[in-house]
Amino acid sequence: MAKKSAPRWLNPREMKAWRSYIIASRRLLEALDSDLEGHDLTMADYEVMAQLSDAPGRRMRMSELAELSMLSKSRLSHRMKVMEKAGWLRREECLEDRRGYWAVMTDKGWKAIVAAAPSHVASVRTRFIDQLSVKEQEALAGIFGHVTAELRNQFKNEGSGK
Amino acid sequence: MAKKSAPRWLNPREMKAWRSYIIASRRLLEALDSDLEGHDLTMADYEVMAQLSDAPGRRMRMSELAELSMLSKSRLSHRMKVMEKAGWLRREECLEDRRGYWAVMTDKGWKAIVAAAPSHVASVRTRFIDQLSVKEQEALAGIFGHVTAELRNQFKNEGSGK
DNA sequence: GATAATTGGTTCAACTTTCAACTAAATGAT
DNA sequence: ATCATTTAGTTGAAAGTTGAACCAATTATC
Repeated sequence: MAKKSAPRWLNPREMKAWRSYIIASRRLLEALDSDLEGHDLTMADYEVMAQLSDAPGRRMRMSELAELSMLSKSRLSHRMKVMEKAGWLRREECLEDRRGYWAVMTDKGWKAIVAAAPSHVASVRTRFIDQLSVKEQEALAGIFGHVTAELRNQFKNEGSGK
Repeated sequence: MAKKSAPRWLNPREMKAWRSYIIASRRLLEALDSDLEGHDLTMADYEVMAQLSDAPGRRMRMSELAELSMLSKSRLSHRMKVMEKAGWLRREECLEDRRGYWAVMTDKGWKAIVAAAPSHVASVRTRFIDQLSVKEQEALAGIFGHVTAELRNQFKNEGSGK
């Protein structure tokens, strides 16, 4: 990552793209989070709940849940504790692999996510998606799909070489 | 924000736009942050330093700095304490308004940001900007400029009417 | 000019996140 | 079988963040 050559600063167009992106993103995430407050959820917790509610039997192994929600194992573990206390989830020993646990959504948790989802989707729409034309939605998916792929690729190469 | 009508779920195109955007964004920010580790900076601290280094005399009032870096006053106050301890910044009483303080960048801080900037810009490029065509950069700026404007607008209206 | 309201900024306590250390089970190699 | 490695997940302490309460100075109001 360290470069010796003269730094190529961002030109005005690039700078504008970059700045509008981060500024809007921070504001947007902030707004979405605050829209969720009424349901006692953060975006991160919502993501965990949403992933789990999609899983067969509304249960998933901790590791997989962490992976899909893009949380570290440690962080998920801590969040689980609080969501468990709230009665939304419960942990169950895994018989096939006795090191492991299942994260299981409770009835109460299901009700909570079902109650939160419509308003969350509405806020994603009004704050973001509905602001975009179909073309823009497609452009966005293209851009960020590509960015993710490239990040994965870069990460792979950084791991070994250099 | 609470909706009574049947929720309009995201259709596949919308969902793809939304998901690729948040997933890529998380990964991207994560990568950029980790690229900065070598310089003992987070993106947030970098932003503070960058704003300050752009200000006339490399000094700025705390409130303005908080505003521009999109941090709460409280958070900036805490970060200042650690950056001050690192010797990058210093606080100076404000004579014109004796409640206030100036955040002033030290020489050491200037050196630190000058050292960090090229590698940060390089990583913004390779991880993001250079992945985009000119058209895409323009599309991005358009989209997110619009999103910010609309957020501001929504926020204004939410403030008063229900 | 007294006092009420606002503004600039910090602090404390609660909460969240990170990171490294750890336990225990599973897998693999000899 | 034995020992080393890896994998699943938790824990505890340190660091970071939030939000409300706070102090002091400034501005506005009467």
